[in-house]
Amino acid sequence: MGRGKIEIKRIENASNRQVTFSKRKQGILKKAKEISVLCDAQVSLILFSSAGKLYNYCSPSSSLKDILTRYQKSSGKKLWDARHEYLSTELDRIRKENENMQIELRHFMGEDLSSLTVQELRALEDSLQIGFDNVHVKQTECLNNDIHILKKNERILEEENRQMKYILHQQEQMALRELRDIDLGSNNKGKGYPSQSGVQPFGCRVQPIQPNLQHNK
Amino acid sequence: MGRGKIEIKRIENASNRQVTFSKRKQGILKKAKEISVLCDAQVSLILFSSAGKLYNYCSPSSSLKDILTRYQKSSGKKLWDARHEYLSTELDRIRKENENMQIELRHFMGEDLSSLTVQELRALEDSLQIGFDNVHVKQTECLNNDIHILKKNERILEEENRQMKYILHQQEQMALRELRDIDLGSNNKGKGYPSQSGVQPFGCRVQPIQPNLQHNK
DNA sequence: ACCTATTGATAAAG
DNA sequence: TCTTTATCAATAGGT
Repeated sequence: MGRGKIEIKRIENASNRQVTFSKRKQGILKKAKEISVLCDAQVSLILFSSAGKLYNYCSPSSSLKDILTRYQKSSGKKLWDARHEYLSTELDRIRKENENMQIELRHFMGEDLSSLTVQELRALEDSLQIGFDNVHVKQTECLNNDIHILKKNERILEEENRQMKYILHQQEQMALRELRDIDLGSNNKGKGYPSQSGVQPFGCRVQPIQPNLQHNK
Repeated sequence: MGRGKIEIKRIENASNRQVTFSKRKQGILKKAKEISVLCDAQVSLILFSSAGKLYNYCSPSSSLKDILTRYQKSSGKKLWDARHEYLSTELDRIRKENENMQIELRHFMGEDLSSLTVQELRALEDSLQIGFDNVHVKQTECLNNDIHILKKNERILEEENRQMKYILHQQEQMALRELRDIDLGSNNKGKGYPSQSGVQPFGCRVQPIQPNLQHNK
């Protein structure tokens, strides 16, 4: 239908091909609409031009998804179900695995043991024994470490204590001497003591916080 | 195109509608083929007649699935990806759950304990203790049951033994008497013993298999 | 995009 | 459903 018939084979001239696509695309879209309206048919038409541009038509009051769902049911062919199947299978597999692990966990907690044979019970008992022992060893390790830290802190605090006692003793001595001097005569004021080489009453040399103390987590 | 043009609206006469569908279906399928060949286009056409019958065309060297995948990419619309996403998410969630349970199981077996705090170790130890105790109780129960069955079987076998001894003793006595009679005179044959009230040599009264024996699983 | 000669599609009837 | 045929629609090639 045109100025001479054409052979139905790929149009080599790209420009002509594009023009023909454009015309026929319009035509086929119109036909799709017409058949869907005239004949009350569900229609889906998807076109990709050789340039990769997308055109599509879908009969009114139905989505492409609906049509494709219907297509799958009607043809028995799988479009997206194939991909879904893998995921579904995998999901089922892992769910089952999950369930088994839950049962195993319950067994480890000493629940639901009725289904086990004597052999299985014995194996479970052994496993629990080993687990308990391992945990206990680890636990002991941790506690030993804690004790080690506590002892170290104790030593540090003791040393600190000793220093503070010494300082307090010195301050006490100083205070006594001062009192005695005041009692001897209150007239020799103005001649103060030479600075007591770093020992000040309630001075700042003893840090209130010991930064060397360790703490366990 | 026909003996008079028609309005593009639903054909009310069902028979006419069916005929028109048939003709136009042929036409549109031809058009779809032509445009795909002439213009090197990817085409998918799906038709459902009002009677629900499916017809479809898909351009050569590509499947409907391919075209739909391309459609999704090109249009950004989701056909199956929505469900796909749900399954993927669910799969991820369950995989994570799985992993956690595996870690928990390893903890119960006393492995990979380094990541645990002292508190967690203590809780785990308690849990293992409880589990162990429960399993042990169950185990003991089973063993007691086994012992019970064994004792019962023992009693049955002892009883059986007693019976057999008695029978053997009787048979021995009988054989001795017979020997004595033969020694006294071998002429009084023909006058046999009156039937020995059910005690026959190697008779069938002692059942070889004791059906009352029980066996543990 | 538009034009138009020509082919193609199809409505109605058999 | 298939064929026929008159008629309308689509479109190839040119502008």
